[in-house]
Order: sequence, then C-alpha cells, then structure tokens
Amino acid sequence: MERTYLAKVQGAAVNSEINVCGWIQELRALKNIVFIVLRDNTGTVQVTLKPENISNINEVRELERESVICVTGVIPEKTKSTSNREIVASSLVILNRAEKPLPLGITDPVSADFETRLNNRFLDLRKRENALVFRIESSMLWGMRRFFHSKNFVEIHTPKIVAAATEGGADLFGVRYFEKEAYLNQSPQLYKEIMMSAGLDRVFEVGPAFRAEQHNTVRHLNEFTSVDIEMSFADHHDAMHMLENAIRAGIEGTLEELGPEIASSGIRMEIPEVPFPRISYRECIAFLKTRGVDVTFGEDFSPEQLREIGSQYSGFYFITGWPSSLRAFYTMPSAEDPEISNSFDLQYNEKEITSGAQRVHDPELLTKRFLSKGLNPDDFDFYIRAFRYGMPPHAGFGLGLERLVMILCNLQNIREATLFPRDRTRIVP
RNA sequence: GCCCCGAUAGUGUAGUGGCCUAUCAUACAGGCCUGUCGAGCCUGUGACACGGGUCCAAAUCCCGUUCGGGGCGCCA
Repeated sequence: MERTYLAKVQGAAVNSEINVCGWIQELRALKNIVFIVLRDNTGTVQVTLKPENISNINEVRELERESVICVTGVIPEKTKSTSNREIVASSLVILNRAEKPLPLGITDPVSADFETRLNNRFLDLRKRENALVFRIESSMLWGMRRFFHSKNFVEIHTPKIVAAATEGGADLFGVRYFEKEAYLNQSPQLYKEIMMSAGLDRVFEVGPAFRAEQHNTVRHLNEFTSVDIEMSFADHHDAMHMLENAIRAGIEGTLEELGPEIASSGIRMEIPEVPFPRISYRECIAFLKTRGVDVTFGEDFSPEQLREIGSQYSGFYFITGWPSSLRAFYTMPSAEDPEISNSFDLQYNEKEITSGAQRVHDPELLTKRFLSKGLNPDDFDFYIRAFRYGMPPHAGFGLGLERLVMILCNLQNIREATLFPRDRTRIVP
C-alpha cells in the first residue's frame, strides 16, 4: 500500500485503510490501550493501538521515542483525540529502534545550546521550525534560479580547486593536489568573467566559496554558498536591477510555497518593493558626519557605522560608488569620478549580503589595476588572456546565500542558516 | 589574531571557600493510575571540562590547556 504523508491524513477519507510511516514522537502506553504520536516530514498524527488488534503490542509498549515505524490502519469517523484525526492501527512494523536517552530531545520542554544542536544536527532538524530555515533556503534558491533562467542566464559550474598563483594567496586554504600545490577557490569571479569572453552572455553559479580568514563572528563562515552572476554588455546599474528582481522573485516563490508555515512560525517575510533605494558611499559619509561619526573617504564602514546607516535606511538598499581603493582589481573605476568605482553592496539594515560591480574589460587597464593592488599580472595570465581577444563590457555580483536566509528568517547567527557550518574551529560534523 | 565572558547528570540549569555525601526541571528506569494527548502521582539512577597550584578545607580562588558564547580586527 502506498504511504500517506501525515499532512494528508486530515483530508483522507474515513474508514479507508491507509499506511503511514515516521518517527515516534511520543508514546503513552496505558493499561488497555497504547497511543503514539507519529511524526513525519509533513506533520504529526495520533495513532491508537488496541491490544486485540496488534499482535506485537508488548514489543510496541517498549519502543523508544524517535524509533522509526510504519503503521497500517483506518481513520475512524469519530475520535476522542484532541487532535482532529487519529489512526486506529491494525498493524505496526518496527523499522529501526532509537537508542536512549536522546542526546537532544525533539519535544522536551528544555532548550539546548546551539553547540549541542549542531553536534546532533540530524535530531535538531527533526524539529519543524529548525528545518524550515532550509526549506526557505531551497524555495528561495528555486525562485531565483527560475528568474535567472527566464532572463537567459546559463547555470555553470567552475572549479573549486585552483592553482597557487590565481588569487593572491593569503586567505586561501591550501590543498595537496598530487605533485602540485593548490588552493580552494574563494570565489568563482575569474572564471565567470572568462565565460563572458566565451560568449555565454549571461551566467550564474551556485556553489561553495572558501575563505581562510580567522574571523570569529556571527556573520562569517569559512565555507559558504555563493550565488554569483555575470552578464555581458551590462554595467552596475543593470546588475543591481537584476539583483533586486531576483531577490523579489525568490521571496515571491518562497511565500507561494511556504507562506502559511512561515507566517505561523512567526517569521515576518514580505515581498520587497523594487527598485531598492540607492545610496552612494559619499552620501553615507555625509550622513555619518551629521550623526557625529568621524569617518574619512576611503575607509570601509565598521560594524558600528553600518548599524548607524542601517538605522536610517532600513530593509534592502544599495550602497553604491565605493572608493576604487577599497575594491578588487577587477572593479571598473567610474568615468566621471576617478576616486570611486562602478560598484555596489546590497545591504539589509546593517547587514551586507551582496557585493557587485561593473568589471574592467580592457586588458591594459586590468594590468594597471593588478599592479596598483600589488599583484603580479603574470600570475593571472590565464585570466587576462580572455580579455585580449574580444571581451565585452560586463557586470555581476556575488551573493551570500546563508546571509540572505539569515536575514529572511531573522536569525542572529549565520550558523543557524548552515546545515553543517565551517568556522574557525569547527569541521565536524 | 586581539579583548571580554563562560564550561556542573543525556538535555537545560541552581550553587562565588566549610551549611554540597551539589538544587530544580526535563529525559531515563521501576511502580500506581488512566481513551491518553505538556498525562498525573510515588520511588530511583545519573554531573562539578582537563592538568597544575593556593588553602586546614576548592564546583567555588590562581595559572595553563581544550572547547564554547559575544565583540573587534581581518574579509574579491
């Protein structure tokens, strides 16, 4: 018999036989009757077992919480259960028993440290509200993928193992690659740009990025998921336009799929209005000065300064026109104002989630930019070559998926939005 | 990497030098009761991160280590 998801039990026909499978969330063995609250991926339902119907009832009485079972039974017309429906079992199959005690209770009225939760993530995610974060991430990503696909983007996959000289080096993880030295890539940047020269026109990639920085904060991971796009014959305005509409599409799709559950979980998620406000770096400096914050042109904003800015500009907004000195070598300087670049960050309140820009497409300028950043252009020959034989103007961005989910779910720690976070000290599980 | 804070049963906690053979809840085990549903009642098992030191006496004070939390820095 085909398995029925527990969420479908409410709407299933009474008196017909059904088969349900899941975990024993609670078991109450009374003298003449046994009740099980069964849980699966979709919900819970009470299963009622009467000794006269169940041959292995004594074995069932001894089952541990979180053991895995399948039950066949019927839904009676009337139930004495305070839940709307129950299943009166005709048979119960024990598929796998759980050890006890549980290292983390699923329904216990005691909280658990986040570390305990991470060490037992498989149990932690049996809680629906914890798993919801990852359902939201999935829906969000599907929404953005559909959007990019509709805009003629090609989804690509670039190497995560790269040669020593590719990226300057200091904050990369080294790996042994047979007889060579190699590194884990910190961004698909160079490769997605090469695809512009290849004529793919518009590309996006969803993949891991690795940073060997010894940061220890609630918003940094050493391995995170980057949603990257690059588009030809485009500038930073086009990239910002694409980004805000991708986010809007992602949230629309997420609310379509998970709206009721998101609402009942207490997460406030709304479809943002586009376009997002654009605030220039220079405007931010001027604003901070009106608030008595001492800040000079050419400095990155500190967390405290970003909180100040975020108290003025809430929700999604762009900070545009960052000083060229703060941006990577491939960032296009502004034609009108040589001190700044055609770049942007997408912020949500005080949090940065995306960094993007129009890119340099002229190989001579690119070489100068390398030199001004103290990098040796020879180390990037595989990259610059793609610029010498017809590279179109292009622009793009990289978005931190976990940071986006963190914002959408109003989480205080980015690790909450990561199944198995990799931070300064954690590599297990 | 720097600064601050922390580590007590499976889980979450109380306890700041002797009153601690360490509190409470939950979980677990046994019993009573019961179409239960945060089930109820009774009984029981179970812990001071590790290594040094101070002291008549250390969960408690000091040093180190490990791990964790927060902040900063770093951060294509």
